[in-house]
Amino acid sequence: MAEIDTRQRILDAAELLFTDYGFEATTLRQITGAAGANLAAVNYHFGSKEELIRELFRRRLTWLNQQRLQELDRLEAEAGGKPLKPSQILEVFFGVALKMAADTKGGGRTFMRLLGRTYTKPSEFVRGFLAEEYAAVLTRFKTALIKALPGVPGEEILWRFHFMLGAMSYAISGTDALHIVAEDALDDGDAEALYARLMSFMIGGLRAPLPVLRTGSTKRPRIKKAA
Amino acid sequence: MAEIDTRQRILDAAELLFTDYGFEATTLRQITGAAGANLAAVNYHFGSKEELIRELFRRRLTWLNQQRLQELDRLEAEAGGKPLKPSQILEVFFGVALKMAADTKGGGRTFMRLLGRTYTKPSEFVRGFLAEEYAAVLTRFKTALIKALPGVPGEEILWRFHFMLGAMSYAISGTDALHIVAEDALDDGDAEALYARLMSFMIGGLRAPLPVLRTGSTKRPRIKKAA
DNA sequence: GTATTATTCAAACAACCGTTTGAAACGGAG
DNA sequence: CTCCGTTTCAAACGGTTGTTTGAATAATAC
Repeated sequence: MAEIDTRQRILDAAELLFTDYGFEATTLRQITGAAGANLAAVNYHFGSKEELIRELFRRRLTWLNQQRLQELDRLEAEAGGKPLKPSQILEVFFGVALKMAADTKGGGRTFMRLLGRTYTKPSEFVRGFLAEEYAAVLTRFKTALIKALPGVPGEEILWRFHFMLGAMSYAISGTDALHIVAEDALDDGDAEALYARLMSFMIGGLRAPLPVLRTGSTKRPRIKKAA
Repeated sequence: MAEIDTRQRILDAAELLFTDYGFEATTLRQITGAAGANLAAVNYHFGSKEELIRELFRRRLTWLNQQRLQELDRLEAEAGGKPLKPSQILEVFFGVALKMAADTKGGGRTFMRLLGRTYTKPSEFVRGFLAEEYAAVLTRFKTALIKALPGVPGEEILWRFHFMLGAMSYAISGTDALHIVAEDALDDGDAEALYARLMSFMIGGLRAPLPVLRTGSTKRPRIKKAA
């Protein structure tokens, strides 16, 4: 190789720029410029801008989700068939993510901010392999949660899990919104405090009394129109 | 006017396209095409693409926040000095938003999805007037919440409010993430059920036991280095 | 009616986008 | 050293972007 790991430098630069300006607004000239590489380097090493984005997600996501599965495995092995505490499950799923988000040096923080933003608007071609990467992890954690909360309907658990994803996303990537809310009165640098705060909020939400939904029926409640 | 309200048709079309493809990826040719207007119409009526976006937010946000302030005024007047229940405050703030999000016909739903996505990545020039539009509302609701929860530190309330914004954002605009989580097992069409679910989750989170933060001190705990 | 203003339209503008090309520079193997 | 595959580089490609222009058309005032 002529330069030490041009690929890596491009990925790092792209990660930073994508988080700040988004996928479409960031140009290959910005990326290669920041990486100290030639414009053609992206197409040479990755083939296209789209595949650069894919590779960017892949290198972090696979590690993240493997870590989650591994810790859940260990936890379930220790419990030996008994259902886990809901807080344990959440601590694994969100703890791993927040630990990655706390890594300011290695770029983990940058990536998690990017990831949180991407959830809300997957650019069509991203959605596909994003669902693919998450499929295994999500089914595992869903079933674990349902098993841990025998009294709660599965539908309700999924909704609350979804809300938690939103809370985490804002906790990590929503610093802009945070500064609007708090006018710089809050310190978002302390990762451990953030973890403690988010976790107690989530568990509170998960264990909240079930909502009273409009009676009638749960599915297609209307009386069939006379023929 | 030659055509009835070209401005309005452009705003409506832009709202839809921006939510689907984002600000940068949506072109003026798409917008004017969908609106049945000439390409130059945007620059004629709004001056530039940026000002179109600004106007798009303005027309919905001012109404939304006025509504929130109005309902909070009424509530506080009824209470006559006594602190409100936290749930009442949340019901106003998020209830108004979800009511708007339930409006499928008038485009309210589209806008709220757009708004939720914009929070996480304000495009620099949007951040300014977004903070401006929200300043008055947020201080009012923050002080109301702090007053309603005398035992809880203000800092903690702000964090939880921030988490709630994330949960709401995902509840409204994160349908893509939802389908990844649930694989189409959930029905996100029932606005009233969503409101009930989200509200009980939030109140559970708000009332959760306070997190135990690392002892030492809250601000700059390090021992000063010897000189 | 004419005069005046507001709006629409087709066409063109310079600037920038992602991608391709072919030659130059580099690396290690024989 | 020569050879050969890998990587870098400057330059150009066709296509698309937001914006501007000046003439045509519609609406309003007098």
